[in-house]
Amino acid sequence: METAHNPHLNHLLEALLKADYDRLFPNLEFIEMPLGQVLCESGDKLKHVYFPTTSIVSLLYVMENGASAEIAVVGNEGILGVPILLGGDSTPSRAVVQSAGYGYRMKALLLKNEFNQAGQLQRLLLRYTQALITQMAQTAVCNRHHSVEQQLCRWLLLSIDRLSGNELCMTQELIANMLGVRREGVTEAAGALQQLGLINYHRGHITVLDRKGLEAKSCECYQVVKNEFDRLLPALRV
Amino acid sequence: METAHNPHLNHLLEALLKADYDRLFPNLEFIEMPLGQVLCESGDKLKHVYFPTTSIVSLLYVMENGASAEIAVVGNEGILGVPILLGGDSTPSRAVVQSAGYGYRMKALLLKNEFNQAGQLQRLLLRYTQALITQMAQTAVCNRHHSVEQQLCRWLLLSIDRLSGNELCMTQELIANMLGVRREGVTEAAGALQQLGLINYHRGHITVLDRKGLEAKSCECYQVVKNEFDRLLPALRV
DNA sequence: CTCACTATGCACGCCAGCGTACAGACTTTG
DNA sequence: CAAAGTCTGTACGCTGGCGTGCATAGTGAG
Repeated sequence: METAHNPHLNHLLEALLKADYDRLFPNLEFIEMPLGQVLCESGDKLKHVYFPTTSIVSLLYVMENGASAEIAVVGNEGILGVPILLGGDSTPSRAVVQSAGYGYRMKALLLKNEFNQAGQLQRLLLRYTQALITQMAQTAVCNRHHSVEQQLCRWLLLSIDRLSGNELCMTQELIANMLGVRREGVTEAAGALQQLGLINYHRGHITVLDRKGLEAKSCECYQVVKNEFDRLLPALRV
Repeated sequence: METAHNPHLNHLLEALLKADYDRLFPNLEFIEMPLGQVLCESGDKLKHVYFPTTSIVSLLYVMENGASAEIAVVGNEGILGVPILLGGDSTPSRAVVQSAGYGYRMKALLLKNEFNQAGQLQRLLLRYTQALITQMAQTAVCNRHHSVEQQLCRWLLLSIDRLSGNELCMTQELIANMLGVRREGVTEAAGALQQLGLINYHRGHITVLDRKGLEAKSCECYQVVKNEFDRLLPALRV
């Protein structure tokens, strides 16, 4: 999908008008985002918004009994902090760095002010919001109807789309938390995919060998989400 | 929750500034919304937005194989047509009248123009959008982790919150489609709830007898969604 | 009153995914 | 190089929900 992996590239920022980008740029802080970092706890007021570049952030719900489920994922195509824009400031979900890397952050209030100018920046971010909604809705459907193996395929595809290479650093335990299933379920599904030569798995390093094959094994949910992102945000296509 | 059941009441409209409301009012068309009416097919461009008053509208995803799942529900607390505001115009979901009643509709473009004025109306609708997002996210989690019986409780509570009385007209078959489960699963769960004296079920007429009891049987998802609606849209509290 | 229809109830076998327990393989640390 | 820790693989019984097929009971039309 992408070509060279520019560690400073966030597609949403790139899609801004030059004037907007230039005004925002001095307020952007380039930061490291280590694996497992919690950017936002459930119910917390966000102080910053984040534009991942080489990192991936998961939005997850953690339930009273400790069970969890990922509801959406944000990478270099998006922004973390939509609730700021919508006016609620917080959400009941937690934001965790799922794949270590870098990104920009800026003060939430600054972006909120820009957003309230109701210009191209607002329109862009609202379209991104709709894409995010699609992802959540599709996750709901997928959770209801599809097997662990199908969901794993969807998840792998969504993840590598947001990275440059075809490799992910991620233990099966972590993936299980994201999908809200048992670790053993992931082991089994990943084993099957490896058997088929679609992926290579070794102690926290997954390499996707056959992207097309994965897409074929995946449920329709991946394509639906991808198509909506492409439709809503054509500017982001590389 | 509500007192008298005013068939012309939509809380979101009521929460508008008087000036905004007066400007919108002449463009509102009061319409009947019969059970099963499809207000919007997956991928269609919405021509109108809808403000239900006594009706309830389901947002559902229908999959390639025909299986379906509800991702959110809109009643007199909300609006159908968020994608118009966000700029995507359509979504991959279908909108179906789940409980017959009445509502207002207006030309989508008119509301879009009002929205783009970036005033109180926009802020209100964006907060509603966030509440809707919360509902979708919670549905995703609920689909993953909770039993049919728990989900039925959540669904019943969300539905009667959007109506005046404690009665719903809804066959088990329809509920099963909403929840994305087998009809027999609903039969079983509803039977159990009836056994406990929480509801009364008779050929498409459900009466909630013990609201507190239902809340106790329900998963946490109902309260999370309700709390977020109350937090984000305090103006809507009756 | 009868017939067709619709809504609900019930029973059976089946399977995906869960909970649990444990073993082996690889990695890091001292 | 040994020990401790981490990650992955395997096994087993259990259960919730599925698919299927069919029986009963209300309901409405003629």
